Amino acid sequence: MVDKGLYDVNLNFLYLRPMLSKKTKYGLKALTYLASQKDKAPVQISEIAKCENISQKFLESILLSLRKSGFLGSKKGKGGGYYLIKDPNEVLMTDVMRVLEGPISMVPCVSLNFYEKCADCRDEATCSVNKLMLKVRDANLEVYRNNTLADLII
Amino acid sequence: MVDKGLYDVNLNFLYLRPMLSKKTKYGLKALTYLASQKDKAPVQISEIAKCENISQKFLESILLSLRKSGFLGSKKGKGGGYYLIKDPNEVLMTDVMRVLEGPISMVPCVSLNFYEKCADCRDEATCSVNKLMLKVRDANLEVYRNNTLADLII
DNA sequence: TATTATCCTATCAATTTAATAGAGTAAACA
DNA sequence: TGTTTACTCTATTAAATTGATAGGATAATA
Repeated sequence: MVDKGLYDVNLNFLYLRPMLSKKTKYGLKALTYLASQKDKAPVQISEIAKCENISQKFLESILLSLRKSGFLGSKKGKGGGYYLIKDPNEVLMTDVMRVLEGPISMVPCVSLNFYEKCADCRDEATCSVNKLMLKVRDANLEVYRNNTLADLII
Repeated sequence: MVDKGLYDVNLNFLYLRPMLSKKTKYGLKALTYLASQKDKAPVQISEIAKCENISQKFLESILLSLRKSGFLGSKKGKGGGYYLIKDPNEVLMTDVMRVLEGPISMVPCVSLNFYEKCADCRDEATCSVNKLMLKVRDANLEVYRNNTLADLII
């Protein structure tokens, strides 16, 4: 059953605000593409870009950052490309999301890895936003911790 | 136990990207402030702004949108202000978040209320992003459905 | 040595956010 | 009736971010 919104208004966006960045979206697709390969042979950026409908130049920078953060290996020259370093079963979504999208928490004051006090908040202990976002963080963490790259295939 | 990030990099942000907008943050604080009042007498924007450390002009526009979406009532002139229309127990976070922050889903292709096909996706059924974001949506929905404004107080 | 494909830096337009300014409107009250 | 109060509305703004593109440097292969 659909939980229909009670109020109209908010005509100002019709999904003008996709909260997941294209960077993350493309990164996830690329990782999945590599995880779906039969062997571990390097795959060229151009192949991934074409098959997944991604701007090649943009994808270049994303794969580069995935390599620098330890998810991918690369090989230059002919026959080169990118390949997964670990088994898809061992690639946790928590780690992938933190590298691609950034902190999992929606506010710094509930972040495990990137904690910061909110500059404008008087008291964290009685802050309603803190209270709600803590629950949201835990719910998201639960999902990301229980999903690996292997779970995204097919 | 803290789930420490395995990889460094991503030096480029130290929470430069708080995913929760200030609009939502301020809106939640204002709603909580009103819900904490003893009686249902109107509270002035200026009082909320001062007590919650919020830019008054910005708060004006937020409260206005909360009124237009049916959460608040208002009264002009002396002794005027904003007041909650419903009992805090009946104000679901799903509804509040949709008005303040927008769709709960991180991608349009998994949105209940704002569904849209992703322009760049070939096949939703086999899309890894769709698969993951569906789980994330459900987890978030679970939190927002099980929390009312009353749950945010103290 | 020529070719291939990753690596790196720089730039760009478009969008969004958060904040501010200022005038308009309606209610209360003396 | 007229003044004060406080919400209502429109417009503008700076700053930041996103997504995309260009061009050349580097390294590996044949």
